Amino acid sequence: MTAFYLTTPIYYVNDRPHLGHAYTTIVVDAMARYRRLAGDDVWFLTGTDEHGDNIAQVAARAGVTPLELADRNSAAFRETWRALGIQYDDYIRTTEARHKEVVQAILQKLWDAGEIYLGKYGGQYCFGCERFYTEKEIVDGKCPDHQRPLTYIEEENYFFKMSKYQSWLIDHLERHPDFVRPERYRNEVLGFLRDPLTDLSISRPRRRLEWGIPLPFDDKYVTYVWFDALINYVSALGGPGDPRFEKYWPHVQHVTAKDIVKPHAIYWPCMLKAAGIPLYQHLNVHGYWTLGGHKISKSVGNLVEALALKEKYGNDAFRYFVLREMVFGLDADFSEEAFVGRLNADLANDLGNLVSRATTLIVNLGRGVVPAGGGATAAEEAVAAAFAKAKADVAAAMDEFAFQRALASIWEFIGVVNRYVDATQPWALAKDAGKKDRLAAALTTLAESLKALGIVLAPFLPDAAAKIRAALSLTGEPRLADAVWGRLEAGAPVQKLSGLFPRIDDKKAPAAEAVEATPRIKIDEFAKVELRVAEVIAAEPLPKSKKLLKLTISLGQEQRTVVAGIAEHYAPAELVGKKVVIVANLEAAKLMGVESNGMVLAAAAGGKLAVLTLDRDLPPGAKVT
RNA sequence: GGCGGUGUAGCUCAGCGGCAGAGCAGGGGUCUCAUAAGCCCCGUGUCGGAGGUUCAAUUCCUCCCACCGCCA
Repeated sequence: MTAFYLTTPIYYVNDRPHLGHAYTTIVVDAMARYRRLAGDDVWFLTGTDEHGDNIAQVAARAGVTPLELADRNSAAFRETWRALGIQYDDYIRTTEARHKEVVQAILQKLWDAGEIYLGKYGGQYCFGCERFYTEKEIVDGKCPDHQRPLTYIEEENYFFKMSKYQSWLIDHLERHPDFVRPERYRNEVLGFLRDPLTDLSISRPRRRLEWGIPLPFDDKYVTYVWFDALINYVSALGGPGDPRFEKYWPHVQHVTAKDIVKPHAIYWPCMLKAAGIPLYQHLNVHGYWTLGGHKISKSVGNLVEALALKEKYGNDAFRYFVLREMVFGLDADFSEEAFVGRLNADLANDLGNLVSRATTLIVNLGRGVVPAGGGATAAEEAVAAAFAKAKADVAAAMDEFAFQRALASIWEFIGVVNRYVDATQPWALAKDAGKKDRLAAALTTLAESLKALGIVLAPFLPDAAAKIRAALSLTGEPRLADAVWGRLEAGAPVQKLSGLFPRIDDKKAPAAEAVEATPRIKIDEFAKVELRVAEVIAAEPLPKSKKLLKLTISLGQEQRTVVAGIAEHYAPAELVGKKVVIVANLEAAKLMGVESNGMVLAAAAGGKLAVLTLDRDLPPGAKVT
């Protein structure tokens, strides 16, 4: 049994979860499940990064403490992972005491060892933003935010002596070609290292930034960004000396998107080396998702849209799509059209249909139980051999984080089994009393194949794989070691399993509607829409209408009647007292004889509907901008 | 501006010195166990352009064009 320690980056709580975060986390989840399936001892860590300027500023604007903001957004990530069925072992937050302790211990160790020094940092500073700007951010010598002249100031900060590790790091990358992979990112790192490496500024004075971990040797400063964030990988295991750390750290692999390669591939190894901690095994880097060709992995909306597809087509289909469609390391495009294409071609036609036809054959021709033996001929042996090959190919692909290749290998095997059914024609064998042995051999092969799929698919399609195993009366946790021929119990009941992945009729699925971006508009176009907070005073159904409710709303000074098409989703009583958002300057319209002066905003997806409300109280009439 | 990558069938991509490949989409056929699914058959594409090395180049070299990434 090998130990494995797999990490996602800790996500910055300034942001809400988006499709990029979801992909990273699904990748690690699939890998963790695969390793557990293979019998390895896995520790899967994710979490949130919660300190820094940005959080402090956003929290101040929102009128909450930084920790309140962090609590709220950290919970949003947790909730997303719950919805996606992510099985992590630990969830670390950089605001936790266990993290701060390890960060301070490492800082102290480096300070004592002379790896950190107090130096001067000078730059163009904006007193409005309370931050430095780099040359390329400066517009006409002024702060891009405040349009105010900048001041050159110098301040003292602590620096980590990173520069001294440059040649050591180049050497390490050359000795370990897959330290950073895929290769394109290793080349980028080596390219970066052709220029001199500078020392790393690791502190900010507390008079400018209070929201961080104080330096143990100078509490006038807090540590800045990477010395806080990267150390989570160590602190989550309790730090050097902790039994959990000693067990898992030697087998650590990080996974990240390409935007933070530099901190992970350069700062982090240098930090580890300086702290006397062994380096990680591999940094696995993936690309960005685009949406309809546009780079919007930073945008928040895309996960909402992507999750709508998960709701619509299922979690397994969602996992399959992202793992199969993206060549690990490269960018890929997310669209409902591509999603439905994969779902129909791979999941419905190939896998779902195979499961359906095979279970039906066993139930109808084999009296609903796993048959006993039957002599295997070359045809049966070829199927078993094809699986052995697929299993080995999956193992090789997973070693390299090549999820797309792992899945392609399994689908090659599915093709073999589909062809085996056609070639063997069990329904014809059943009509010939002299071919009972051949029929038994065929049905056994099908049962063995389904069992193999029910195991090897488990990391990628956890729900579907469980259904396949259940159809064969297989109980207990799946184990890769059991995915071999000859261990099925003859006589075990088999159930028909159809509709595992129903085909999507493309004509009914409006092409990419859910994810296609509408044309961008100018802010003044949006400004034409007057949105206001309204309190629902009264609500009653409109006679003879299934969908419409007549609402009396208050805008503070004025009351109005608004007709809303939400009767199928809300009972009148549950709306009264709610603060909703309406379009206040909509032309009046008569609906079922009632004049409506405004429109209640609601979001709809996958047949569900939710009225927009406020997550904090404001008086009716408040303008929405 | 420097470094690097990519450009191959309608789409996504593999191949990387010896007669151009896969999946999807599309067309035709066929079976009936199955989810109008499966299976079989069907691809002459200036392998971005030009030049060079070679008996032979999509594959190596040079230049050019386009797109992308990293760095500045």
